[in-house]
Amino acid sequence: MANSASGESIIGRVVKIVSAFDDRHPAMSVAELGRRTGLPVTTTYRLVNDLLLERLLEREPGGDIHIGTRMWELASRGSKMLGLREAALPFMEDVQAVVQHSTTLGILDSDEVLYIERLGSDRTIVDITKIAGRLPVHATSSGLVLLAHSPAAYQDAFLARPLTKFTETTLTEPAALRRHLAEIRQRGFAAMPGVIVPESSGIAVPVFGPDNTIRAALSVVVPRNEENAPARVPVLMAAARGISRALGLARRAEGDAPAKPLKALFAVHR
Amino acid sequence: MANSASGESIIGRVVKIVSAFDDRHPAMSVAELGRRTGLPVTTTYRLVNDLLLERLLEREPGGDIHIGTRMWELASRGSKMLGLREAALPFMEDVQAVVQHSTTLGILDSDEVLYIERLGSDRTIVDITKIAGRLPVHATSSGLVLLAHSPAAYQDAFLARPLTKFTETTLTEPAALRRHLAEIRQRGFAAMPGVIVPESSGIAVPVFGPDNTIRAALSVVVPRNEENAPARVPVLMAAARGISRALGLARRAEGDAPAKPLKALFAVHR
DNA sequence: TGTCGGTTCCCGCTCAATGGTAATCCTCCT
DNA sequence: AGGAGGATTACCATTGAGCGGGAACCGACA
Repeated sequence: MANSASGESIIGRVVKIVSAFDDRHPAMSVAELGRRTGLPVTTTYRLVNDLLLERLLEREPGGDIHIGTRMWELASRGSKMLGLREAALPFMEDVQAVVQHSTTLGILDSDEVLYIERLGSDRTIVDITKIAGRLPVHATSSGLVLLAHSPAAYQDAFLARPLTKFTETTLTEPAALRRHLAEIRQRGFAAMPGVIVPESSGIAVPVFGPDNTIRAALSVVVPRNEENAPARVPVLMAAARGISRALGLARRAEGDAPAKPLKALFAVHR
Repeated sequence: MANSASGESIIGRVVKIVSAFDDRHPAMSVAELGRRTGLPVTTTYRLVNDLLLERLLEREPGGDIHIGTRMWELASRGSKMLGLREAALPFMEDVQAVVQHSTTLGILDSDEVLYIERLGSDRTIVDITKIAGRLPVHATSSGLVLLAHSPAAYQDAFLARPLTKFTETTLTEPAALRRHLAEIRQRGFAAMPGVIVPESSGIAVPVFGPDNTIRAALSVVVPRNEENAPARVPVLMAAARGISRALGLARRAEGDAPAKPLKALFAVHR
């Protein structure tokens, strides 16, 4: 579906263009955009112009292009992300205030962890999570929690793929991972000695929705050598329950089906 | 630029489709989407399919369509919105904790106020602001603050247009508005008795960037009958200065030009 | 003055996008 | 069961929007 020589559709090319921007490259010239996307020069200019007209991109005084306000607005307005984020934010603040290290909220998307909110702190050591950033599932505490509570079919499919070993401690063999996931379900949390950045380690707990399926993972990043890391867990769990409750209330307020009681929330399922 | 009978480009139609979703309609069938956008049925199905392939839209179990996670991710990743929001959030939390009513952060976009962050509260009375929501400039305290510190040329253009009168107290005549804007610049804040919702009223202060141009408006919504509304102003101003400083630091950290001192920050300019 | 990179303009080719019609698949309702 | 009404998929002839190479233009820098 495309007029293009390369066989891409317009939409695909637009995605390419928008994808060229990230926190490291928030603005660039059209020519550079063309280079980064690999699109023909003329085509890049034409598409960028169309996107400028719709205000999905914006041109700044210098001539450089950056993602437009409209794009953010459209993406946010109808997104379910906002609901989850808004429900979670107050609880995340509480956690952040107590733990004093950065607190993140992540979801499972395209076999990766996508962080949708993050509260940093000055004390935060090394923490590579960014809002709208991605990290591998099997190498993060958030990812393991999300995976542990996902449907069996999904887990099987995930574990069937080869996994990259980031450090010595990264689990990559299906059997070992399965055992670890079971442990996570039993304990109710995942603790990961910094897999990507060795100095820090993460602790994550699951956040369930009104239908008792997993929605997100709430996690904190603490220094690795900290001895009382498990002491953080109760705070996280309490916060996670709070978020679940808030999600239920939000749904009920919309005149939706009444939320089920949260009794069996932390029960092991699968 | 369009193959379509109506003369729209694909991109324009995609925007139409995405725009059909809002917090009141977060998901719908493709047929309904076609009706809401006014696009031909077949075309709607084809475009939606393309968008599903790119994961800009997602299909939920029931078959309904909603905005995809990818859309939010792409829009957020390269957006300057995140920087502003992240710099502002801690200060907004402080304000929210003290004032006990909902705190919002808005920017000027397409001659309207676009709210990019909002911290609500249970005590919050009536507050129609929503994240990614829009309100008219001349009828909100945020809008007036933003307008008051905008370039003269922009103000002139804005005031040249006819303005809708929402209630008795809405200022719509250019002369009166100009006087009001001057007052806002002098006082350093804008106070608006609820123009759209009569029971509440808003107080807003400007947030400046490192280059001393206005970036956003920080505001709170308080009950209208509250006598000590102006007492909220100092808290807001302090927070706004904090945000400005955070913005400057963020830029400097990127190895950018060093930020100017914030001395003349609240000076009247124009 | 000349070079170089970014940007705009021009233009003929062509196939992707279009959108009507019709068939199919649902889910309710009778 | 039957069938009415809506949503979704399948089919297909038509055509102009999208394509992209090339050249001209512009502005910065040496």
